[in-house]
Amino acid sequence: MPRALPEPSVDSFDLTVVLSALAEPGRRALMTELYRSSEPVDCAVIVEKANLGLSNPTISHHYRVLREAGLIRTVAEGRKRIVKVRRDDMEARFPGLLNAVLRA
Amino acid sequence: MPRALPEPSVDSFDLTVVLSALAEPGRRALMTELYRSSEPVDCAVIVEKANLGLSNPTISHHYRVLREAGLIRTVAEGRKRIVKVRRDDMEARFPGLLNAVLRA
DNA sequence: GCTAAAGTTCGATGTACGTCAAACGATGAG
DNA sequence: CTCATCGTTTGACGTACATCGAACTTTAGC
Repeated sequence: MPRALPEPSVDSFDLTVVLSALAEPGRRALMTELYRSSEPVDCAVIVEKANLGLSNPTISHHYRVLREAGLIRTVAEGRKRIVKVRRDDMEARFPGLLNAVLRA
Repeated sequence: MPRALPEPSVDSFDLTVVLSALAEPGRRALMTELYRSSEPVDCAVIVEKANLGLSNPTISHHYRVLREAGLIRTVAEGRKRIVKVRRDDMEARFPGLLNAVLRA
């Protein structure tokens, strides 16, 4: 049974938190990969593609930071985590930001 | 005799450095004020407008970080510092970024 | 039920960073 | 030449954060 992990509402998005999350190279690499597919993806696949040399705890930490910033939505399905970028929400609150940061 | 303080070339702009600089609320407040006038401005005026409750060393530190990130150009004129946003350079390297972050 | 697999949480560690007081230039005014 | 002014640099301090190993949680497969 899929359950969505807690995430902030669009109203409570904080630019400082968002920029801090995106400032970290590893997290930005994850976001860049995620940004390519607007469909939900297995987070492990993204980790594979991003090819960072980081441990599992660190990856988990980064995903949490991204989620708590409102940048991604994470759904737990079985043992896996399905992630996707909250494009519309981010666009509603900070128009053009994701595009500017993650290229396009 | 006005002398420009050292600053990075457009080629060497680093997105991590830029985002880290913009992530800090105080620095972003300075940038937001600076962004309103495309003309060079006395940095003390900006500090006044931004109305942060920070000491002079801290303000000086923040201006340095912004300058070394390539976000602003600082020119020393006498005892004063004249600052302006490097709009075109930033736009050339990270199109839409400043607008997205600093509103418009 | 076991056991392996996928992530998370906890604890510890080292580093980066925002902040200020004090001391230090550098410059304009008298 | 002083002296006050504007800003920077230095040193110190506390906090935040990226990172990992180890232990834990949850789930799929048998």
